[in-house]
Amino acid sequence: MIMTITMPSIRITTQKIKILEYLWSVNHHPTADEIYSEVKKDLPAISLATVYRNLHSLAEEGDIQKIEVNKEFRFDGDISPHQHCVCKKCGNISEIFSKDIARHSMQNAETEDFEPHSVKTIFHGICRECK
Amino acid sequence: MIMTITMPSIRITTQKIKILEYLWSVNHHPTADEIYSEVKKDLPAISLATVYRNLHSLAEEGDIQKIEVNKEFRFDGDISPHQHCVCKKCGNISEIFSKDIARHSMQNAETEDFEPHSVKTIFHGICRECK
DNA sequence: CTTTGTGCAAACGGTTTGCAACCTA
DNA sequence: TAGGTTGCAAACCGTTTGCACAAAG
Repeated sequence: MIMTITMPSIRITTQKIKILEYLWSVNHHPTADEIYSEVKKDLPAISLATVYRNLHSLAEEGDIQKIEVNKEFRFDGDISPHQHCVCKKCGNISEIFSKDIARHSMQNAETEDFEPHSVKTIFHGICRECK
Repeated sequence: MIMTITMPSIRITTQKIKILEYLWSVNHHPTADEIYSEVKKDLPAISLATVYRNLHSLAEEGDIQKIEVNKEFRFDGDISPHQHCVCKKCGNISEIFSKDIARHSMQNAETEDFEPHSVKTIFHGICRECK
């Protein structure tokens, strides 16, 4: 008896490529809806559901980062470890690229009760423009 | 001409008190819905909307903490600075009380582009029971 | 040719809101 | 008694899902 193990292969589609390219081209943290309307300019037939499905799988694969702010997901094409700064006034999200913060937090989080795999550090405050 | 400045006064209601007491009595991080059904045992007529409104104002006043995990808010009666650990498997939330993590993060976050007021540090990993 | 991904539209689920009645201060 | 608060039900809105068709490998 021959047993074949088939692994669920992931396909590369035009939609997924366009979404990724858009996220790479941009220097802020768009919502799914914003990604949808931008990619729609190139791919008029694309649906919101497809955008969501791709964003989900891309995040699962670790190709993009998913940030949750105010009941809404935002997406980041930059997967290097960094922290986010949310402005209380305008809602804008900027970044801090500190290896120290992540490392220090992780080191101090290790206990016998919990095994940390990753940290998310989000600062709330006021951005330069709103100050 | 006499000008009177009326400040919007906040009232203390039975509902608000019960919600606060429940949050203080509990050592986990309930959802609005869980708070609702618990408080409902004492106050059968209370509505979910009231729970949400009170949780919102309590969080605004700084009397409780609001944590956002998986598109859902969770509430914490403990307002001392601490970090949260979310288990990837069971979804349970535990805590770490490290003054160091918050302090170190804040110190490293200060730039000319952003003025941090608070940090939220969330670890994702595996809890003791799921290990 | 098989199997994963897509578009559409309807469903979902946590949260918010409008409004009249109610209750604090 | 004034105006903040409540209960109810309906609206909201970002996200997910079922299904038949399209397209990638």
